[in-house]
Amino acid sequence: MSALVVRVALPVPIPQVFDYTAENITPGDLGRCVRVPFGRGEKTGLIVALPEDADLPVERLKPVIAIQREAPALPADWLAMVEFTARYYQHPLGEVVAMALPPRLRKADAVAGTEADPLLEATPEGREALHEARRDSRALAILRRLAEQGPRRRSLLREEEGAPAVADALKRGWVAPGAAADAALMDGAPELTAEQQAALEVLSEGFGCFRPFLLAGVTGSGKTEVYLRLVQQAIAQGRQALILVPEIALTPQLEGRVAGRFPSARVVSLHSGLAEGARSQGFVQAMEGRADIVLGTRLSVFTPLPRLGLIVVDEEHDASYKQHEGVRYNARDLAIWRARQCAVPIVLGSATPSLESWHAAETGRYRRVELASRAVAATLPRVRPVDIRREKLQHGVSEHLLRAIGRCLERGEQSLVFLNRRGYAPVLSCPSCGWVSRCPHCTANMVLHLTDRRLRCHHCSHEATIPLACPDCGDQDIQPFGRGTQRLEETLAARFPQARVLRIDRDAARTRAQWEALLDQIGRGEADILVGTQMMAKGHDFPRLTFVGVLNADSSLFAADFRAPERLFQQLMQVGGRAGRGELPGEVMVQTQYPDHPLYKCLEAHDFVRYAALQLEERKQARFPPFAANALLCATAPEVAGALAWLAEARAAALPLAQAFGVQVFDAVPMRMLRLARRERAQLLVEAPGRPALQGFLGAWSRLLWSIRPPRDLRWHLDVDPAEV
DNA sequence: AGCACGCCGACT
DNA sequence: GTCGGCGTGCTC
Repeated sequence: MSALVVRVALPVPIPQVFDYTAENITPGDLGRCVRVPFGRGEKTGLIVALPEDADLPVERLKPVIAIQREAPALPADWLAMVEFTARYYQHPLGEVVAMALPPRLRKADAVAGTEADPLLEATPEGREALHEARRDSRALAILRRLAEQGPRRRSLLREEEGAPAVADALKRGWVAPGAAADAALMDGAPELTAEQQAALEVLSEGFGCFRPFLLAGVTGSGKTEVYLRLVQQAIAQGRQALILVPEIALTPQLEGRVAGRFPSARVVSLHSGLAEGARSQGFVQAMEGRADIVLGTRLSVFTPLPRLGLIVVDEEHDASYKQHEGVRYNARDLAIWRARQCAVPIVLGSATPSLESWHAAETGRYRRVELASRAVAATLPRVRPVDIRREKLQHGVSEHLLRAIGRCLERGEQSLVFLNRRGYAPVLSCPSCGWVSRCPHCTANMVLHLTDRRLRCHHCSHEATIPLACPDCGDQDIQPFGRGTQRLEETLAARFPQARVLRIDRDAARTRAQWEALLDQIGRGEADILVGTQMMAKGHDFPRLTFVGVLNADSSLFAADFRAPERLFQQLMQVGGRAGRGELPGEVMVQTQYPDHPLYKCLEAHDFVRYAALQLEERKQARFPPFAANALLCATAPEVAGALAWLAEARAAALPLAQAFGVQVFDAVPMRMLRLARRERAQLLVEAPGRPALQGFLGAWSRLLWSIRPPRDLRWHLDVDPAEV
């Protein structure tokens, strides 16, 4: 019996791992959770290495308290992935592990609570009952479904028929767990179009090796159908498929579609709305190879998958793949790393790919596969800018747009007016003294919300009552300025009193249930005019929606962030894609002061390729990504001076390194939105010719950064490949 | 991040 | 005389 060394990653914000001694260690303990003494107390960490020698003299090591051997150990490839993430994003390993691992998994009860999802089939008694029953019941409906559609997973059946009915059928002995079935079995798959078929053939050549594909398919071209066929092929080979989707309520729709399509497959769905227990359970099922498909938002890129055979990243351009706090990882980029690590194909799908991915396809690093025609409707919507310099606006809406909505109403079809700004008005202001409703904690205005009669800061959630008179001069004539979705809703309701106007924004769809209820309402045709924010832009099909109007698009056109136009173009393409997805043709109008701007010209022509080329040329000239790699060092303090002073020190430490790695370290500057939640912020940009140079530099620099003693009240972090600069 | 130790102001 | 302020330093 010998004492050995284990290296443990602990959830502490220090870029270090800690060595302990332990008895009877086997190689199988690598990747296990472990309870250790730490400082005065105890902590739970993960064994990330079994080194020959400790960094410290062995006599200074403490022994571990207990190793969690009940739960399965995290596999080596998973450890390699979190280690890569920690290194690439310059974040302490223990914190990356703590983020990637469901909290329950660290305790023993998680594994015990793991429940299987049996494949249910009708028993002989059940089949008999189906023939002899006199009165219909929910349990009989289950039997009919099983008779018609074959065995299915309990979770799917619960979804379709309700959990009580399933429990009833099980209790009566009418259904029972059946023999193993082919998980790749597909139910209700539509015929593929010739184009989809061709795409599928190209993509399936990738199986068994690392092959990145960019599936560029216009909205409505049926990308999802292609993913599902690929997933089927992966499952048929006995492999697992990982499908990443953006962080939106898109999941329930796709979740239902996937589960319904593969009634025998074990589908695990992971998203932020999930309870801790369910998340742990899904994680363990995937890790033990008992799940065939994992479908989830960015965090699920960290799901261990021993039989991984395929990764799909849907809407790969979507900004929600990038985490904006804590470990600032990009799940799309990590997915690519993982695909290479596991030697599996990865399909990045989008109608409007990110310029990074598009460039990778242009230069041959990714293989591009196109779906150019719509699978459902024959034509793309007609898009045109409405020149608001030449038009009288009524409460911000042009007569052109209003008439189009009117025509839509007459035809009994739905229209959507898109305005990316919630609330009634973005600011309340006093015309006589110039007072504006500023947030006391942020460099931002408090937004007027009339529905609940509050002023609210959209950045820090600070709330206040609406003053009756100007707090500065007492003038009672304070006015809302500008327009948000609530005011637009009011305007449209006044103009079209006969129409049912429905607002869909984060205020109206606060919970998942509210959001789904709204979607149902729209689907049932219980709304004529929809008023929505960017929530509405994303992948939902409304067959009766034929007109989309866009307000206030210009604000992103000349924004300081170089990615703003890219996002605007993507958003407008997406929102335009909402129009006319059924049998009915669609129309899109964009209100603008710059109808001749190339962005709108490309949009009119549905020409993503030309827009991408224009943008990439601009990025090349300006040395922006993908022609450079960036990182931001951000600091916050009660006063901006403190943040700037620390950043200046950090910059001084960087300069000798910068030269060696060929990177440029710019001066520290206060952030555009200086104050956020009572703290002032500043940042410093690092620009490198490429990722290797950036990584080399950051590795050396961050060691120095940790050694600069920051003042007590200062916090800093590095953001590698930031979404906004 | 916690949680100690460590030296200087207003209190039972 | 001590309770407690948060500055500095460490955690295998």
